This record gives sequence, C-alpha cells and structure tokens, in this order.
Amino acid sequence: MDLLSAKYLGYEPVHIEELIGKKGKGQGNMRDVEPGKVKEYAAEDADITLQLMHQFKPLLKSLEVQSVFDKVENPLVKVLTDMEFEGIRVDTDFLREYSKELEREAKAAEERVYQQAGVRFNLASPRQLGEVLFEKLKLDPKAKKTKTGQYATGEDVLVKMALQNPIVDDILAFRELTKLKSTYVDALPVMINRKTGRVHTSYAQAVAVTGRLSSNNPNLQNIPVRTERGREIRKAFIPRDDRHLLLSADYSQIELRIVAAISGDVNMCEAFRLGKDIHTATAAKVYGVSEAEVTKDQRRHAKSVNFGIIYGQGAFGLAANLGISRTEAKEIIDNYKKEFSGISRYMDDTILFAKENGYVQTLMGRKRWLRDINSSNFTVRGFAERNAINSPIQGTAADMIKLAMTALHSAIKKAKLQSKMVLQVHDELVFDALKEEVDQLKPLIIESMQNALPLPNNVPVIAEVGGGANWLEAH
DNA sequence: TCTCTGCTCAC
DNA sequence: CAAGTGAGCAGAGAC
Repeated sequence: MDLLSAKYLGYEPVHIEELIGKKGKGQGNMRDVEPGKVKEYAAEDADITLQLMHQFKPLLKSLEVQSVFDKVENPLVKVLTDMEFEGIRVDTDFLREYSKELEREAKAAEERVYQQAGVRFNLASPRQLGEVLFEKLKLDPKAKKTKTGQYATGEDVLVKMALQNPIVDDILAFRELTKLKSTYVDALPVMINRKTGRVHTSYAQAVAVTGRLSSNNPNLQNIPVRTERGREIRKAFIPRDDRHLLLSADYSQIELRIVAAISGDVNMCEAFRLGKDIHTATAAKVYGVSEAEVTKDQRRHAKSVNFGIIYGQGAFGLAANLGISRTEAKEIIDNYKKEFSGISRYMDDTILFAKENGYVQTLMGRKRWLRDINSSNFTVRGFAERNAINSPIQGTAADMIKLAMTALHSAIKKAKLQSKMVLQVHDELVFDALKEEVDQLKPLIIESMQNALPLPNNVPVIAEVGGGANWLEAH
C-alpha cells in the first residue's frame, strides 16, 4: 500500500511520526526536536498532509463522503498537527511521589492475597490466579473458562464473589493499583519531550471505524477519572506556567441528544428542549410516575437503559448490568419502547436501511459499511445490527466535535489569542489558556461547540466549560 | 523479539 | 448469543 492510502486509511501513524520520526528508526526522535523548530515542522507537516489528502480525493466515491472529507477531515488536519506539537505539561515530581505510594499499597495488597491463599505465586498472571482461586481454594465450582480454556478472572467475575470471599477485594485492589502505576504514573514521565518538557500524543484521524479520533504514544484519551485513586492522576496534567489555566469543555449528553434528534422521538426531543434531567425524565415515562416521584433506583435503571439503547443492548445485557432479573429487564425495555416509540422505530428503520444498502451514515453523510448485515449467522449478524444502531450516533458526535475543533481553531486565530487547544477526548476539549484571555475564550468555546452542527427537531446542544490549576480541577 | 491473550482504562 | 469505539500493560509461548 502506498503512503497516501496507508495514511488516509490509518494503517500508518499520522502527522508527526512520518515527517520527523517520532518513533521511526534512525530519524531522530520527537523528543529531540528543537522547541523553536516545532512550529515549522507543524506547518510543513500540515502542508504535506493536505497535499496527500487532496490527491486521495478522486478515489472517494459518493458526494456525501466528499463532503465529510472537505468539510470535516481535511480542515481538521492542521488543527490536529497544532495540538500534537503543542503538547501538554505533566507534573513529574507529583507522579514520582504517587508512584511510590501506589507501589507500597500494591505490595501490601499482594501480601494479603498470598496470606489468605496460603501460597505465593505471580498475582499479575491471570492464569496463575485462576488456578489458585478455582483449583486450590475451590471458590466457585461453576467457574467460567475463557475461550483458551483458562479460568476467567475478570473484574465482573471477581466482583460477584467478593461478598463471600474477602481475598477478592485485595485482588481487585492489586489490579487497580498496578494498572494505574504501569499504564499511567510510570509511563507518562518517560514520554515527556526533553526539549518541550511536555507530552505530545498522536491523534489517528482514520483508525476508528465510526469517525472518532484515537490517541496513542501516549494515549491521552483514557486517563483515569472513575475511581478516587485514578482521578489523582489528572492532577498531574497542568498549565504551561502560572500565567495559564487549564480549561475543560464538554458536551452534555451528546449521544442521547443525537438519538433524540435523528429519530425525532417526540418525548425525548421535548425533554431536551425543556432542559430536563434526561435520565429522570426517562424514568418518569418508563415507570409511569411524575418526575418528582422518581426514586434513585428508577433513575439509575433509566440511565442504564438510555446508555444501552445507544449500544444496541438487549434484556440480557441490561439485567447483567443492573443485577436484576431478565424478566424485569425485559419489562423495562418494553415500556421504554412504548414511551419512546420514535427511538424504537429509528432502531428498526436503521437496521432495515443497512440491510438494503449495506451501510449506515451519520448526519454529515459519513458512511460505515456493514458487510455482515445480511449474514445467516445469528451472532455475526447481531454484531452488524448493533453497529448499524451505534455508528450513526457515535459518528455524528464525532462529526460535531471535529467541526467544533476546526471552528475554534479559526476563532482563536482570528481573535489573536495565545491560548491553545491541547486535547480532545471524544466529547471534551482541553485548553491551555492564558488567564487574561479566559473571559473571552470561554464564550468562544461554548459558542463554537454548541453551533458546530445544529441538530434536527430543535434539539439543543449544550456545552459546559470549567477551569482550574490542573485537569481534575478544570472539570 | 514478536504475537496473542486477558484484563482494564476512557468516552 | 447477549454492550458500541479505542490503547496499553504484563504474562506466556513461538521463534
């Protein structure tokens, strides 16, 4: 495959690597680039990439895809190169200290596991752990095996055994601590560019089949946030100096708004137009109560259904997720489909469209081809059907934030601001913002994000922005 | 050194 | 059978 096709299709790393050899052999290293030269490299990279993409254009078949190319992808190339070269500052002293703490806690959890198991082994090996748990300790006579025949020891399996078996909590703690240490706390400082003192991710523009970006070397799109210990790591992402702040702006419920808008479901569109809490509004409809009467559990269930819808989840998955019976889950889903009949119709129509045309598309016309949509194999076809439902939703959200990024890039340049857009995390943008520009920048961000791709049926798009001395505080 | 597997992090 | 899109780590085995 030639460079051009390889690049566009995402089989080769994009941007920085090809031109200055961030990880290529014998071409020097991104970490050695002179800080003063960074801008020149970025400009050169963008020019060449634009040229290559222009040559690739005749190969694109449909008008819709050309429009996605012209309006979304091509203009984004320069935006991404700028973001990659800009990078983001990381507090290495903080991470070094945190690493020691994680090390101590992991060691302690590991020792407790060996004590309780009555044997020492490699706790980091799922295979050895499975043998200890299910053959030596016989914790579950019906233990499940993976496709290669070893015992499954994933988090979902272990959590179910946690109440009867105290050893499980220590195993899970060990897993969490070592994951955080090896993947983030110890890895990030090594990725810092010696000249810029910052980490520079690479964004792949054509790897994810839905149109999302992906991020690697390092991946800055999966920095922990869910657990207390994980969240700490976000404190290590900081502004370039004390004259700057980190701003974080994210879309509120963007995928659900998109489902509502493209399905035209009256109840969900209305809920968004009235600015309601969408999960509470959903629960009220599904359980036939007023919004004030909705209980915590009902809202939790509704939230799960709303997410499940986006992924094409069935009663089995919902039951497993919520720890309820399949009958109960089925009842919730049936009610949901009755109350939100527009969404139910959208799902059926989209699968039918895919079966007839062999593809589905986003609001911008981005296509995903589904070669298995008419397969006679139930499992294979099922996957394709869930892809048919999910891809237009996830892909439209990707179109929207990509358009917003390009618009913002231009707006920041036009206003002659020094603040920089530095990260994208699917529905979030992060900025290294000069403090005196923040009051001007915030409305610019909100306006660009909310108006990048207006949704049908008057469904409002809402973006929220916050600031702080690190990525955690900015949220 | 390379590849696959199982697991876990994000949206 | 059963929830979509990614990236990266350590273990384990092939070469």
